[in-house]
Amino acid sequence: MDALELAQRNREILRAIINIFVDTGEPVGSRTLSKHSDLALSPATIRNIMSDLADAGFLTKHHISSGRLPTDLGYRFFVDDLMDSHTLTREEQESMRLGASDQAAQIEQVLSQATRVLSELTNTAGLVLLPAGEQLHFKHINFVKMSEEKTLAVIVSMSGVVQNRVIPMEAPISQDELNRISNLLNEEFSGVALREVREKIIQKMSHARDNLDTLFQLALKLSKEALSESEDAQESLFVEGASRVFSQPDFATNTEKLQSLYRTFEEREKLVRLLDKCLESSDITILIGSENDFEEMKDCSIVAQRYYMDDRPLGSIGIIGPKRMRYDRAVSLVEWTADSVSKFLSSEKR
Amino acid sequence: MDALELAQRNREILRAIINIFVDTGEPVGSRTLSKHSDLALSPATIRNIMSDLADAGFLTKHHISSGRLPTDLGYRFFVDDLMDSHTLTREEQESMRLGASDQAAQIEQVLSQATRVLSELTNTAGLVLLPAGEQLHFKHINFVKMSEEKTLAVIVSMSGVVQNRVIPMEAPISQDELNRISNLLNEEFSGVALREVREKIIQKMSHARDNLDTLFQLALKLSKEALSESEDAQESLFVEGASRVFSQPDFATNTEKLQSLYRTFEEREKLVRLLDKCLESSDITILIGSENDFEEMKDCSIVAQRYYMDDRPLGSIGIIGPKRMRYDRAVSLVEWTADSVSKFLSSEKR
DNA sequence: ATTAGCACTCAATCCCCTTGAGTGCCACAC
DNA sequence: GTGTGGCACTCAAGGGGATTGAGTGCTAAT
Repeated sequence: MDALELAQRNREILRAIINIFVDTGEPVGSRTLSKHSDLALSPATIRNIMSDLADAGFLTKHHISSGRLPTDLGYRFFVDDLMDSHTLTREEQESMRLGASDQAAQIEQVLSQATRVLSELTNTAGLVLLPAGEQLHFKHINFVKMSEEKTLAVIVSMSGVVQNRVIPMEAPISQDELNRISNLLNEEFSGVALREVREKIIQKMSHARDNLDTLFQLALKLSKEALSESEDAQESLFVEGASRVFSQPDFATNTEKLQSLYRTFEEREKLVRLLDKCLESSDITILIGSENDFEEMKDCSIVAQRYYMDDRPLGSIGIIGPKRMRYDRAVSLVEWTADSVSKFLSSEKR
Repeated sequence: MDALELAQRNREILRAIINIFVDTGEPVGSRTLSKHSDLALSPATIRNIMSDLADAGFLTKHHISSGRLPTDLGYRFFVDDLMDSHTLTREEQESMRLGASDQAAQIEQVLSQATRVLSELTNTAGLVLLPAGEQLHFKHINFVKMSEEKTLAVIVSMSGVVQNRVIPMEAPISQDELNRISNLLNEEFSGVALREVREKIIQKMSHARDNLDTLFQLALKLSKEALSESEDAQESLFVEGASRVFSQPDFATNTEKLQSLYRTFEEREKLVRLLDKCLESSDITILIGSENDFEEMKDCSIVAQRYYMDDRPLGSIGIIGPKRMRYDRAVSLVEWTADSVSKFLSSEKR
């Protein structure tokens, strides 16, 4: 039998099992289900249906005489076809209200604040990928002379993200000259995507051999260094409320899983990769269990969504929690949060 | 009997017990000790001495018929009076060699790198408090106009730390004017402690009522906003390798302690406070168990030391691990690290 | 098709026993 | 009186049933 053709009654049973399991964390037996659900079916009948659902790959069990629990596929079918959409309560909507009070917030503060609330409301870990690399657009650059050998480049992007980089200097240069270089670049590149700026600089450098303006040449050289892709992208991820995941009964009991899980959280690299993936699609991304390709996180699910500034995707925001989670709430809350953040970030133009 | 008067033999026994316990994690019994130590004493004799040491408050036991283990006081006496100083191996010294290769490193990278190595070598969590607040000295400020209502202030300190802040604007202003303001301030305040800059600004503002140069007044106003003490000091702490602490047998078995411990690590606030405390003394600071005043960390010890740039203390660097740790190694490694970092940061002046 | 009944499975829990490492105290030897 | 051997006692940990309870799968009856 194909998934999509599941008889209505079977679908009801699958939904009921998942709802109960998500609620209690205990495998669901036929007798329990017969009592707790409003389907008037005997345990024996339910057993037969459960057996069918297990054959179809939606259910599994811990051991031969235990109750049933959903497989990754089961959750997937649930999320795609069975789940009711959750309407947020007024309270939930209120908690996400982004400080119209402190309009003066930096983008990092806005995002980490939103993520913290998201983590609280879902009782999972909140994640946010800050704008970086491809997403950044040039706003302003500034060079500060730290010593004879070192200059600090400070790059401000349109989104308000500030990056800085130390550049080793071959020849001494005055702060005055650095200022003039800054001005040159700021006029030239305002609003252009960083990637394009890099390309243009390389272009100009190859054309500028015969250009006698050495200051301009130096400007290009400095900015090339300043804007080179940084390898340490891990800095661009915030994780809030990770302890909420660790204290979920799904993990707290199993020391081994716990260990590898918070090592993964600490490294961040894999989390960055997952959120990066979520950045590719404009739809909300749901990764259930092994759908993310990392063994250590096969008991976790991720729900994430892009956020925007003026219709340009900047990064993604979402949650990671145990596979056994309220997907309906998670989806609604993540969508709502991404939406709120996007609106806040785009509000300047009003 | 007073601690300082402990008979030589008793001191030997205490030292042996602590060394064995630190090594194995198991309470030490009289029979074990009699065999494993080179003191030719019968278990019965050792039992008597142990009993004395327990009366003096240096030893305790888990239950009435278990072996002995050191109390906080026991560790304290050990650290103060009994511990041999550990000489670092060449390897250990090598691993801390700070990238002469990338002289172009930002201060944050240098510190987090050093802390990571420290964490690896001690198998505890590495901590570092970045320069902030009191420790910062003005190098450069720069204002970037983000929109009509918002200006971004970027402050670079002498130590290379970059801070930024959004300032809500009442009246529109051009980027050109902002640049002139930046120049004004940079000439005025180069090298001055941020605290003093704040004071001077307030002074000048009160005197400048009758000054007709409105640009200068605006400059003062903007910089006052930009330099105001930020409340979120937690950003100035790096923690590296926290999972090493969580996986220590001392914690990994006890889920409750584990939970509260990583909640504490996540909050960071208490860690900041402890490291701030270490910043007060020029000596290395060792806090054993309840000596730090936080209940959640009563099974942890902290070893930390200040680091300097040109003889000015900037922040502190150290480790946090289980009380049961190799204090001799920890002390040597922290001292060595703080020293290496200080030398690196001060090297520019050569 | 649905259900009742029955045999079977398995994790969890409790109880009981044993083991072994350890203590404290007392009496004896040097 | 200082050190030691001996002895009774304690307690955590671990192993071996026995019991319980939630659950399944299968078969026969409705």
